[in-house]
Amino acid sequence: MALRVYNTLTRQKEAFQPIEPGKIGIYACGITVYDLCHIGHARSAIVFDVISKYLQYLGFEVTFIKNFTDVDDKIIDRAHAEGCDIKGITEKYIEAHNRDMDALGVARPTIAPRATENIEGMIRLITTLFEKGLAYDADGDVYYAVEKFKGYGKLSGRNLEDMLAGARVDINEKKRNPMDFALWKASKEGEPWWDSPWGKGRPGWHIECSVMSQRYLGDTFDIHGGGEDLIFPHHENEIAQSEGATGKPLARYWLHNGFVRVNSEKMSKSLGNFSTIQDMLLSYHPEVLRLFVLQSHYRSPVDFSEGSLRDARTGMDRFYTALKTMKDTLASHGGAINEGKDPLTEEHRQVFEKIMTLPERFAEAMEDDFNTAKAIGHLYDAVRILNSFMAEWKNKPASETVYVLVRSREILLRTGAVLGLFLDDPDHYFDADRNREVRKKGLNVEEIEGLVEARRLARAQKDWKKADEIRQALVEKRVSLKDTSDRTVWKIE
RNA sequence: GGCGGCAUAGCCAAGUGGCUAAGGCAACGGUCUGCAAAACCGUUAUUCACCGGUUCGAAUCCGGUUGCCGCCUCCA
Repeated sequence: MALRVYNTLTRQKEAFQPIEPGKIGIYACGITVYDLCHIGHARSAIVFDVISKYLQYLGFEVTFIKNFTDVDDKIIDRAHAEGCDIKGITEKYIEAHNRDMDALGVARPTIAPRATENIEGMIRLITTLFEKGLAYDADGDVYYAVEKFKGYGKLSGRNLEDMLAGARVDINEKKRNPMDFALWKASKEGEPWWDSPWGKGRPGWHIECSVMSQRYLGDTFDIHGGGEDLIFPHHENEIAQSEGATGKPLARYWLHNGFVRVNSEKMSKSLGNFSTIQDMLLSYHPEVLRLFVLQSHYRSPVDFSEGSLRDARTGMDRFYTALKTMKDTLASHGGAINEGKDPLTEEHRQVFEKIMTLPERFAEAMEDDFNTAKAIGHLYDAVRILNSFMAEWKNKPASETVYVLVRSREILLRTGAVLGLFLDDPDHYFDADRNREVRKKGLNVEEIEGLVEARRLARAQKDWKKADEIRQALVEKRVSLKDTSDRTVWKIE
């Protein structure tokens, strides 16, 4: 294994070495729970899910921590707007988030801690920062004195002078340096608060991650991840807090995923150009979303559009068509597996050997900074080889054929599973896809099936003209037909 | 203004010094099919935004130009 990862801290790919052999700790910044998750959140979640799954596939025991920020200005605003307390908001959106992630096939983290469950730890950490001379109290607000931390700016690649030059920070007379950031905020009227040595208040945004990562993963852990917008200020500030307190590096490798864009602009709440995961799942199979995300490298920006999702759907259909053909071929030949006792024919052996190289090529792509796009290219290669093989052999049952298909399918499914793909049953995949499309386009299933049956009768009587007219009528409803030896299946384009 | 990233075929997208520039979508031709669809076979970038440089050799390294994007404020 020669895993190499791009480390934002050093701006280059590095050989990956876990701190403790066989074990890996990952901390990924979660979301602030005040609204539904959109495709951008989905990308980040899918990327780190795949990283975690791949590391487990390599045999590592992975501890994956992803937090919920459940106290913050936006949550408070939302609670005021809806006339409830913050828990009324956070519970609702944590639940929605979990539903979305489950639907996307994103594994639940080992632990999903919440900021509000870690207030004591934050107070302890802030106290330590006071002791180190890195924090100061200003009328109940507590700030971090960035000038006192010599490494400030090392992650984002800038220094304090650069930051001040273009600073767009609020003028705040309480701060000694405009770049100082809040560790603790005095609560205003109507805001949630906790008691602290500095009065009633609530935590600043960054302190929670320093506390929770240390609590569950220790002073120094392997991988810290998040969207690239978190590099500054959030992750920079986490480093200042954690390393300022412990004197040890916070994380060995910093991984950041690129954004989802819409018309070349960042997808975000503030621009209002977002699509929620919930909405997308009404129109597409979750694995289509995963394929869409994983077809680009995780650090590149990816442009979201209806067209690019349709393309991903077509690609996913290609995979499931192959899996369906394999399933049907095996079902029709049930049982007779040649367990390698009889020698394979030359053609069988050649196909089998090509498929056997898939895990190796897959690993080669993945260990180069998780190159899922390349890995998917290898999956398509395997599918083409298998389709070709089946086209040649499916009507000539042979125990070697069954053997090759059974083993090949295992390999395909095992590698696909690392990406969270091919987990559905092919028949279920196509049924669900058809149901989604029918609902979306408001089509009438009985009417379609009636036409399909009418065409079947016409074909049985070799009335090709009538059969083609019916098919043309269906095509106008975007229904496409596929005649197999015993029946006709239809799908929506 | 400061810092950083990107530019590869009609579209999406791998590739970061050296075999014929992955793969997907789309298109076209062929096989199969009553005809289609799916599948398979074949075709589609002598060229990697542009200009210059380094090198025996560059899409890949260096300098410049143009265009796009991100961060510097909450943000995955």
